[in-house]
Amino acid sequence: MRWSEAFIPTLRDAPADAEAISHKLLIRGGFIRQLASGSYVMLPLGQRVRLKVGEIIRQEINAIGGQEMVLPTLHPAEIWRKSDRYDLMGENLFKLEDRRGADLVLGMTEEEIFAILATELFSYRELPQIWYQMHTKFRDEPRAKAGLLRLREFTMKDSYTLDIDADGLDTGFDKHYHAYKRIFARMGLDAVDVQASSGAMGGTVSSEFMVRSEAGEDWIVTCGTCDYRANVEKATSSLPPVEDGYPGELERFPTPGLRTIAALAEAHPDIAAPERQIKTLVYMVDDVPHLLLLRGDHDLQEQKLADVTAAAEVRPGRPEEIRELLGADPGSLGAVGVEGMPVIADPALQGRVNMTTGANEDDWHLKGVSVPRDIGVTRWEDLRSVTTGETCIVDGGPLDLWKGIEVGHIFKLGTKFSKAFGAYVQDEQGNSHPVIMGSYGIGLERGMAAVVESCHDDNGIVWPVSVAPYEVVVTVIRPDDEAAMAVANQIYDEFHTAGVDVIIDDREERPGVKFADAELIGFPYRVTVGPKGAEAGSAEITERRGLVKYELALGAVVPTLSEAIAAARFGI
RNA sequence: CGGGACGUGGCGCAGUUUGGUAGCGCGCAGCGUUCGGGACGCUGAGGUCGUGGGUUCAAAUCCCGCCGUCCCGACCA
Repeated sequence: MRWSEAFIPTLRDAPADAEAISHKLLIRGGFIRQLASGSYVMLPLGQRVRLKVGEIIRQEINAIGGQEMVLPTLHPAEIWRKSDRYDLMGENLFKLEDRRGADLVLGMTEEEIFAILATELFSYRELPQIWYQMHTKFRDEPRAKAGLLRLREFTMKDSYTLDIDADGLDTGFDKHYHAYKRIFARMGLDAVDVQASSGAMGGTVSSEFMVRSEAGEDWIVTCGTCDYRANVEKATSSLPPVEDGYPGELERFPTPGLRTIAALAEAHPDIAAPERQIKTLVYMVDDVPHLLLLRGDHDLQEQKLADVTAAAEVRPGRPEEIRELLGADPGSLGAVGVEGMPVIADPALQGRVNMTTGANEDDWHLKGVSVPRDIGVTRWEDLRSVTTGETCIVDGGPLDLWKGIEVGHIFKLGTKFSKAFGAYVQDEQGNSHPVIMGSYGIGLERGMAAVVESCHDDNGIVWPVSVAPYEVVVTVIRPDDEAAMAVANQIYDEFHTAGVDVIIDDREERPGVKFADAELIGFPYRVTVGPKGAEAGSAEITERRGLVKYELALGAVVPTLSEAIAAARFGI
């Protein structure tokens, strides 16, 4: 490509309120333009990166036996009703009507359609299968944000494994795990897999691949001394034991105006330190009121609640609902004597005595509460959020809490969709079994953004060779100088012949502009050719990473760089 | 959805408090000089001030509605 003929609208000013660095750099570098909230144009440079990311994924999924197809994005709503996800996905699912008034949805993932295809399988002999596509997904995100990191319309590689038994699923899952490791390594991403909640996808086991970044939206817990790592939605930790003393008598005491854990602890430090309090929350779990009990200094992890209750929606009770149920306002709530409502308690409260909690009467609390004696716990479930300073549940090591970008997610789904759509196969004995599915996703645009988040410096993006829009830019100083231009053209042609992705910057611009643009965009190698070099028979090479410069004889430029690039194409 | 902010040439912004008919930087076009680290001079093009209504002699500016965008909290690739 000749830069003078290309559509590369680099910008020097990005919106001041753009938050993520990748957002700014992708706009400034001329990779993307925004059309609306959560929907972006891929300019030529952006599309080249996206294609390279897609090709890496394609190669690795093909390598584990994946077969690519393309499925429609426009689905009859009926299909989503059949899998029960029409309502479950809630507002995130784009819903529309055609001219005849038929309900349609825009696909946000494709388990349904692949399960329908799986009804064409009849025998265990046809399994296992790995099917995938790379296509547009639509999600009516409550809040699209940070450029490509969270879109309403994006490209996802979604693959699905089909097996007759759990062992087969394990194998398919494992293949994807390793394929994903290779994909992210090839993209230049340092992605680690963590235990995750399956959320609305259903299913049992799931792992997320996370890239450490301040722009990330997830909190990840990792152990410093073992390989325990998990999303906080799933993570747990070990706690130092609390000494309770001898069980005391249950007793009401007045606490006028004390409505928070902290206020109560300050007023009654002897009996109501935060870890001596029982935090009582009212939550609506699919509109059924539940009482949740946590230690006073612990916070609820809502996803855990949703997971253990298998609920589609959990939300805090509204003040008026709470008053009707318990007869008091938040700040004076407790579970002592409450009947007719499920009580889910966090194990950190197990066996605790001499606790303090609300009396379900405004401005009154109870002390001397014994959890086993005074509270009817329906279920014990891990509900609390892990925080800094706690230690690893496996080996007691120190826990690190960090923010990450979720670049991939792999699920063991099970038989939910195959049962819903009637995808059954017969085993050797002739018995019918629902196909066991796994599902595996990577967002291409988010992957691009994650690369930029982790590969940039003050001058711009530093693309890894594997996903760079062009691997080399030949920068011509004084394109009006015939000798320089001739040398540059020759090098450009030789790169082409050598199979290198090359662009020649033949614009009538001053050198400083060209250098700055090349660095902003982030081409891995710059070959600078000017009148002086043309005469001396040499060119200057600049590696984008670290901006390392060196001279090469003209004849050595293409062979040397082609070799370096070929070696770097497959990532680390 | 809750909270905060914003919408003015292609891009980034000022002007709004205190109404008087729109300005700055970058970019763009022409000419000239310059040019191995974001050059300069001269000339010029380009704006229904998001949108609808209201107040007023007069609205970018004040009032109301709507639309859109961003940022902070609950969801996901």
